[in-house]
Parts: sequence; structure tokens; C-alpha cells
Amino acid sequence: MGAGYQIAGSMTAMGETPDSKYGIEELCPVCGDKVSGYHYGLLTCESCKGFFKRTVQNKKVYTCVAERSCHIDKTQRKRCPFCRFQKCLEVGMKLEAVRADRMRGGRNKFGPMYKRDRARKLQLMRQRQLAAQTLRGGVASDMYPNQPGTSPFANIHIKQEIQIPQVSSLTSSPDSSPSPIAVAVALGQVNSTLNQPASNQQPALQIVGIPSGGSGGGGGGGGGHSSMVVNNQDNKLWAQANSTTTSPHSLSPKVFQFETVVPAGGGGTVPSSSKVSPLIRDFVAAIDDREWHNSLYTLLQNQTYNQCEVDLFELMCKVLDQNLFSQVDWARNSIFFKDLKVDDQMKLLQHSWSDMLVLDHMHQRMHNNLPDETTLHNGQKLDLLNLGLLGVPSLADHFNDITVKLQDLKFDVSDYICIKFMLLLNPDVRGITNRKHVLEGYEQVQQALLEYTVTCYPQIQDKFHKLQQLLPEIHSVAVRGEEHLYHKHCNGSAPTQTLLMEMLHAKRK
DNA sequence: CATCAAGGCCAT
DNA sequence: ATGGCCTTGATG
Repeated sequence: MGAGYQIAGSMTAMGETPDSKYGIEELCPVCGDKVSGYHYGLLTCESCKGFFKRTVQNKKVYTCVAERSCHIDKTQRKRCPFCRFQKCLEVGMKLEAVRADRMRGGRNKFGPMYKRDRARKLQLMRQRQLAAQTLRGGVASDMYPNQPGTSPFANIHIKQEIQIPQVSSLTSSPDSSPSPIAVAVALGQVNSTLNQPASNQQPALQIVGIPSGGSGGGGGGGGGHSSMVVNNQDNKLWAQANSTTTSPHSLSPKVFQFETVVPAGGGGTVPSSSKVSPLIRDFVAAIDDREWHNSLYTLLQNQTYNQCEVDLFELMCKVLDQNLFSQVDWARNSIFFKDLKVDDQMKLLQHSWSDMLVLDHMHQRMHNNLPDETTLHNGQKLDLLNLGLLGVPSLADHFNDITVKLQDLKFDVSDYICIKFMLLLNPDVRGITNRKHVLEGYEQVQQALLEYTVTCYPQIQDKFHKLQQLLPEIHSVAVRGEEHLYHKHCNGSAPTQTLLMEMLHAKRK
């Protein structure tokens, strides 16, 4: 996807590896120049390394005299530092890797990541060589005798950790083909194009709550929401996170904390897991809200770092876009859905994405104390609730209304994930080729949720049907949000070339 | 002891 | 301000 992400040298005559050690020669994802090693999170050239360091260390603030979308390449990289730095962030260079204390030498927490990335690339290269050998009629096993995991098609789905554009993967590639239906791209290649910050690393922000807490009656969502703070320019605050790093004084603003304490005590105790069906247990176990928060954090930080003022609507679209990517990523790894053909997957997603976004926001707000507002690094306030409303402030009442009803029903994480599945696996979507499978999945989840509500919440009369009755309400919020976004888009005031807009368009066809 | 990513230096 | 080359120092 990204512009400079090429592997060369592996296809030369004898399968030799010309210069670089691993036979991997890549171009700097920022400017396309020759890569000199891993710098601040990924392989970049020497000059972009230096540029990134200077910018972050000296807290430089650039402005773009054009449209903030200057093309960056080797010859023009000096012309617009603003866009160059933007691109650095977009491709995933890590602010945290610049040390506030300027300590030299040593290693940081990205070391292991670099190592894994090397291994991944090496394997990719081997696969290519193997494939080339096979094509030429050579005997593959001569070169790589039966090593498990080195078959040509093994490990195609290795999760890529670095070198991935964050959100604007679709917007930032300068010379990519016009618009290869973003959904299909996302579905087909999420592994190589999409990567929310790796989940395995220590998350930049810790979410205390574990997704399982019943939303005890306590005033979780409704009342005074805390604000999370992305803002800080003080060294004192830097020291907060990152204790594993060699140099704990990362230069990036680190403080970004939700006061995330899932209402563990209180009225609603977690239903004992023995009663819960394995299906639901697996669903819940697969939820990764840390990653969700992490990517939100990274995006907000990257988008506002080093900028005086950002277009908040545009920022919101970017966040929604990112959320959408995570939806797709979640879906394509989910039971039932993953067995479908891409065409069917696309149809289901096109039909349910906005509902799922709204539902997800309710979940984040109710179960993870996502605040309604946050202060960005540059001091601007971002209305996070607006994300759940898909940009329509007037939907707030309706949204809160639904939230209250959900709270009354003691809507918990299991309910949430089942409903999400039911939204996704909608057997009524037209044109599904494998409707049977979709219906099967839908009914299994439905059944599981029914049993769950009956066994775990006997005190709530008819919880299952009451939950189901809320679906049209969620849908109406989603529909109005979609319309709003679509109008904004037609005005030209929404970012183009995003998965979000692709989704909006797909439905109108 | 070799590696290699981070910071520093300095001619341009 | 840029970018090529140098020094540093934790890691394995």
C-alpha cells in the first residue's frame, strides 16, 4: 500500500541477495530515499530520521503554504517541512522514540518490534524465493527442507507491526491506483495495510477495566464525564508511562488517561462465567478495547502534535475512519463472518458499519468510561460524544435516551458483543450468496444471547427482547449520522478517499 | 564483543 | 535547516 514499501533484490538471477544483509531493500516510506535502518519505529532514510529528531526535539511548528497535502519525495522533501512531518507521523514514526533526556546509545522498547519485523521480512523473502523456485520448476525442498512454517503460503497472515500508515493509508499513498474499493482492500489486505498500534506492546495508556463488568447501576455513563487530557508540555509529565524503556523520558506527550475504572463493585456483579456459554465467553475474550483506546490515543496525538489548530470535523472523520478499520479488522477475524466470501463480507459490512460504530461508542462510554470530551495536545477541545453521534449534535438526546434504556437493562459487555454480531450477521441483507451461513451465525448468537440474559439476568423481565427492541433505535441514530456525513461529504467538507466515505458511497449505489 | 538505534557533529 | 557520518551504550 504505502508508497515506498518494496522488496527488491530477491528476484535476481540466482536468487542472490545483492547488497543488503537480508536481501531486503526498502525505500523510506516518507520520501522514498534509501533506508539506513530502523529509526523511531520503522525503516527510514537517514535524512528523515534526522528531520524527525530535530522536529520533535526542538518542538518545531511548521505551517504549510499550500493545502497540507504536499507530495513528499526525495527531491522535494525540503520544500514543505509541515507535510513532511505529517507524513512521518502518518507512516508511523514514533514520537515516543525521541528521548527527552537525549540519552545516547542503548535500546528502547521498540527493539523487540524491530526484531520481529526483520524476521517477518525475512520470511516474506523466503516465501518469494520459494515461489520463484517453484515457478522455475526447481525443487523447492532442496533449499528449505521441510521447515515447518516456511511453506510458500504459510504465515501469510502475520500481523504487521510497523511500517504501516495509521489511518490515511488510503489518502497518503501518492501514486496508488485511484480507488480500489477501500472496503475490499481493507478486507483483503488488512494484514498488510492496516495495523492499529500493536497490541502486544505495553499500551501507551492503561485501561484498568476489563471488559466483562456488568454495567452496575452506578452512574457510569450519564453523569459528569471526566475529561481525558492529551495535553502536556512538561517534562514532569513525560516520565509517567514507559517504565520499561531504557530512556523513560520520551519526548512525546504521554499523559492521556481515561479514568477507566469499570464499575466493578456496585450493583451489577459479573455473571459467573460458568453460566455463560462458550460462544459468548470467546466473544468477550476477543474484545480488545485497549487496542481501541490505543489507536484513538495515537491518532489524536499524531493529528494534533505540532499543530496550532486542526479542523475538528476532519479529525472526527479520521477517528471514525480508524474505528471503521478496526470494525473491519474485528469482523474479518470473527467466527461465522470470516468464512464468507469477500463479496458477502462487503455487503454485510456496508449494511452494518454505522450501527456498529454507534453501538461501539455506547459500549466504550458505558463500559470503559470513555469521556465525552477531550483536550487535544494543542489545547483544542474535541467532543468525543460527537463520534457516537456520527457528527450530529442534535442526536445527543436520542443517544442518551438509548444509553439510559441500556443501563436500565444492565447492558453488559456480553450483551454488547452479541448485539454487535447480530448487527453484522444480518441475514436480511440483500444479495448475500451464502445467506444460510449468515443466518446460522445470526441464530446461534441470538440463541446464546437469549440464554445468557435468561440465566444471568433473571431479575430483568424479558431483557432479550427489550434489547432487541433497541436495535431500530440505534439504527435510526446511525442512519441520520450517515446522512449527515454524506451531506458534508457532498459539500466537500469531509475528507475524501477514506474508508468512511467509501462506505457512505457504497450504500447509495 | 558485536550489534544497531539513538543522539551529536559539522560541512553544506 | 539539512543530511551524511560519527559516537554512545544497552542488549544478547
